[in-house]
Amino acid sequence: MSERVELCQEHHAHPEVLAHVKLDLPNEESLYDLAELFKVFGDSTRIRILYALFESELCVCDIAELLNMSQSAISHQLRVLKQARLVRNRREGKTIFYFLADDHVRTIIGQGMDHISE
Amino acid sequence: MSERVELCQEHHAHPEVLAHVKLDLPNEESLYDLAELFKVFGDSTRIRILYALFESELCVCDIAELLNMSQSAISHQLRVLKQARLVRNRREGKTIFYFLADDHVRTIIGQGMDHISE
DNA sequence: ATTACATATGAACAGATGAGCATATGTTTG
DNA sequence: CAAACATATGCTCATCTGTTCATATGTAAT
Repeated sequence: MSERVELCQEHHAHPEVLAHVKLDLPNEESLYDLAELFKVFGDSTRIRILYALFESELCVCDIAELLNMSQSAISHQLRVLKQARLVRNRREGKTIFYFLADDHVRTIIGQGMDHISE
Repeated sequence: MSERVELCQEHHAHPEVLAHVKLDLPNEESLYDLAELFKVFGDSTRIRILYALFESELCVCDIAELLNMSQSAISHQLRVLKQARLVRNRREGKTIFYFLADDHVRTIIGQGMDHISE
């Protein structure tokens, strides 16, 4: 947290480039939110849930069975996904159906897949 | 890890939908790799490094100064970014310049930004 | 109202993760 | 070769995260 000065003896990027880069950095809050968003994608259970919802809305117990995990574990993760506004849900009697909130989810995951498959 | 059967008394999605969803899930390895990739984006230090590299290649000490962090911390994170093949580097004498590996980085971060700004 | 079912939630615990510190490696200059 | 500089890396620790277990909430049927 202390001010850091002159880490390099001499700068390697031109000072005006450094100044420009500094100006173009989004504000701290956006950067934090962005990292928080990607953190949500950074778990294979949640990725699997999202993929499952690509096809169709599903209730909690169907997701649990599909992924061979406990109802509780899935419920906890759905909560995270919902807080990140990646999924939404609707109630139908005792059952609660979850579905993708919007198309950014598909796009982001798609780009990720592109990257890992070179 | 035990086989889980009939979590729901009755299924709420039609069985053929469930079967279809199951078939369309990517294999375990891809899902794992994808989560690993997003995990890398899920840290604000790394996001800030990537943003800095949007503009221009930079050496380690310039990044450290720009983000007001220690050389060690930056070096550790650059290692993570490099392993995920999001950045590459080149040596020029004592200095090592890091730059974005490809354009997926920009696209993925861009989509993330779109999402958080509604 | 009581029971059964679907989902949510709080506490706890094991494993992962990021930063700091000290130090090692690699490169250039004298 | 020695000294200085730029970067990398091993270790440690505090913190965060995901799952399990037990239990609570909400809904429908009898």
